[in-house]
Amino acid sequence: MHDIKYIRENPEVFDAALAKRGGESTAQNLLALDEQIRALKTELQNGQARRNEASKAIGKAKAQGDEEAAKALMAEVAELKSKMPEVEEKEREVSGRLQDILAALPNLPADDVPPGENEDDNVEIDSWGEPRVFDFTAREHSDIGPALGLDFETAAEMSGARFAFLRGQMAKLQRAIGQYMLDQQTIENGYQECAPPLLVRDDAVFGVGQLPKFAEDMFQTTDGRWLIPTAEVSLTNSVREQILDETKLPIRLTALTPCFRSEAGSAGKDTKGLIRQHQFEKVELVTIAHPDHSAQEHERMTKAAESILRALELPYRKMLLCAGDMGAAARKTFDLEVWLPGQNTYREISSISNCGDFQARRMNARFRPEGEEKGTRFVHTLNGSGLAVGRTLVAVLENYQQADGSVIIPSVLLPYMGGIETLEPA
RNA sequence: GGACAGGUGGCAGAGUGGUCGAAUGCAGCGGUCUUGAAAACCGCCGAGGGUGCAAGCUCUCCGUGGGUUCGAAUCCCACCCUGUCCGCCA
Repeated sequence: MHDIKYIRENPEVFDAALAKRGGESTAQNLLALDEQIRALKTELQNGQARRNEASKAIGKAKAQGDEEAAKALMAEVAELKSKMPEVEEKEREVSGRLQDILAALPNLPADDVPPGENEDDNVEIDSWGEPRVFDFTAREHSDIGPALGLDFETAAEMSGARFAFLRGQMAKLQRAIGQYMLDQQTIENGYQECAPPLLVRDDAVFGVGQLPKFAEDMFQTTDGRWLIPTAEVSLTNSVREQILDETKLPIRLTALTPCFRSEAGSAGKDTKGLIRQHQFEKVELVTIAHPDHSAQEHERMTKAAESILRALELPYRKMLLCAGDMGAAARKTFDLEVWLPGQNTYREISSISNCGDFQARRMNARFRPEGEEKGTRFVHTLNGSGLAVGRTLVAVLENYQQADGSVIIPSVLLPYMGGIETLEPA
């Protein structure tokens, strides 16, 4: 959500920033509405001021027993009130229009975000690890998996496409990955473990910017709630409508939850394997930050996500997303892409975004600055995957596969595997 | 799902038709006192908006949305939420 005051003062900057993401120039439209609203407000408020004044006078006149003066004033108020509803209605209508437009606009990209339209314009800024050299042809996880307990047919029978049924050692490995990540993020990286709701209301989804524009990517329950597409929704909304003490910042939260996505628009993409599922697990990181420190929190959170890949010894590269490839709420995003030898390519496994005050405005999440500064300020919100569990499972299967179809368990996961050191094909 | 009780400022908690944006307490901020701190005392202290160079003036907000009234935190209706008890249930 954008600040109309900011647009009023920086219309060119606003348009230029939106243009970077492919948006059309719109500041003049918004400001025309804004001007109209303010004129209507002033008119309305003058009427209200006079009404209030007269009502007080009526009270006084009645107290003094001056019925005639009271009657005259009441007639004036009645006259005034016959005109006010029209102005009021008009003001509400135009304000609503402006709000709807503002609510649908994406965040402005940060200055250091490269221009560009799609993923081809993303910039690699770092990479880690050497892709392993295989002395056999590396297979995709969807080829290796079935013999190890990754069962797509059974899931399809009961749920349709884009679901998986994990059995035995495969299910255990997924759990091990999730547990390990959660332990890392809580014990090593200082995030507080949370177990949030998976079903949320409209307001919560609007708060992170997923509504009103992206309803078709989510599942909705019969009573109108939404299944979270990511724990970002639940964790970020934990501070909605609050005025926090500055000393509480930053608030670092993490949760291991299932995520549900309908992804109506992605038909035909990644139909094979675990890469794109309607249901998957993810360890999410969220930070509620002081505006002055969100950029450094962004770096810190990215490192927290990277620490998992390094511990698992999975090669990856770090991408700075171009303006056109970012999510609507983000002002700057890093993607971590893990090396998948079976597919011979890097695939996104984590996306870490600084949303600035974009979500905070929508949620009305503020803090009270220390000292003499008056009023409140909006917090900054950040979120990132730390990491997506399903895709990590894919990466482990493909990177640790052996010629005989078995998969070696990365050493950091061994404590979670109950003695299993390799997944053996059935 | 049923019955009852509630939703008021950062928190606690008064307020049942008119000087109420709202007592009081806590927290916070400024000051007096003190070598310093504590205590005590004094003062300030809700959010958002309009207008104005500014001082200021003014509007809206007491869960949300409607309604009654010259005037609503206070009365009426609907909805949402919380608590307690009952029922059901992992």
